[in-house]
Amino acid sequence: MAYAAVFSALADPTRRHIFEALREQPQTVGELAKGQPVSRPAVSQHLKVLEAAKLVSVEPQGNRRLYLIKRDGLEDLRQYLESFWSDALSAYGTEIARRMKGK
Amino acid sequence: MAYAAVFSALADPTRRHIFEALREQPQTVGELAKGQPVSRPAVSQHLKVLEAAKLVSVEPQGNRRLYLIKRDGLEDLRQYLESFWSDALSAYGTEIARRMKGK
DNA sequence: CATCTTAGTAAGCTATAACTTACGGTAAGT
DNA sequence: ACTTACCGTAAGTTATAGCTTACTAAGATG
Repeated sequence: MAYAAVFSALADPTRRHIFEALREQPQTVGELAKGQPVSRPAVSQHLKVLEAAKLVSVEPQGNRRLYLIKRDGLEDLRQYLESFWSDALSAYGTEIARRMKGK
Repeated sequence: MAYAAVFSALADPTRRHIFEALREQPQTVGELAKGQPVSRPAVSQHLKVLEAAKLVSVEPQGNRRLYLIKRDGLEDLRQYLESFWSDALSAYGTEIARRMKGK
């Protein structure tokens, strides 16, 4: 059920922006905040959520904290997606639909 | 940006349950409501969101409305995921991280 | 060692997502 | 035709997600 955290983490636009910014390169909290229309504490809180969803990780460097993308969360999501992706599933669904319509 | 709607649609647990219930077989609103701990109108509202995210579609049948899974939304999500999935991206990220650590 | 930077946490505010009950409207059954 | 079944929409309530400012702490810098 790890994908649940990923869904709600990436459901927020600001959080997606932060996540996508980290895609370019690892960044500190301050750097990330400059690229977003919200305050630095807000970014901190968002990063906490992203971290819990295993979408980012931190590397403390003295004073600063460098955040970088982590793929674990995406992998959880991909696995969930995959389970919906069999042709058999789709075929079964439409078949039932056809029968219920009485055709 | 269609994936945005998919993220927020599937971020809600009840909505995921409904979606996963439809995975088994197409169902009417009433049938879906019986399987969920919320009222029937609530299910209706959830279905509206799922439909907007292109995750389900409807087939009206006289009195009732048969909902069934639609893959378009999942496809949008899969495409978004894929863009994060290149090895080059990951490699670049860790490289920068290493340099910033001064190693 | 004083202060300036960096960032997490606390507390409080506000918009809204998710729910409820009530209602209206269309199709089916008698 | 009348009643029953099915479902969407409206209106109103409530919990909470996301934001802010203020505070605290720890490392850099002079």
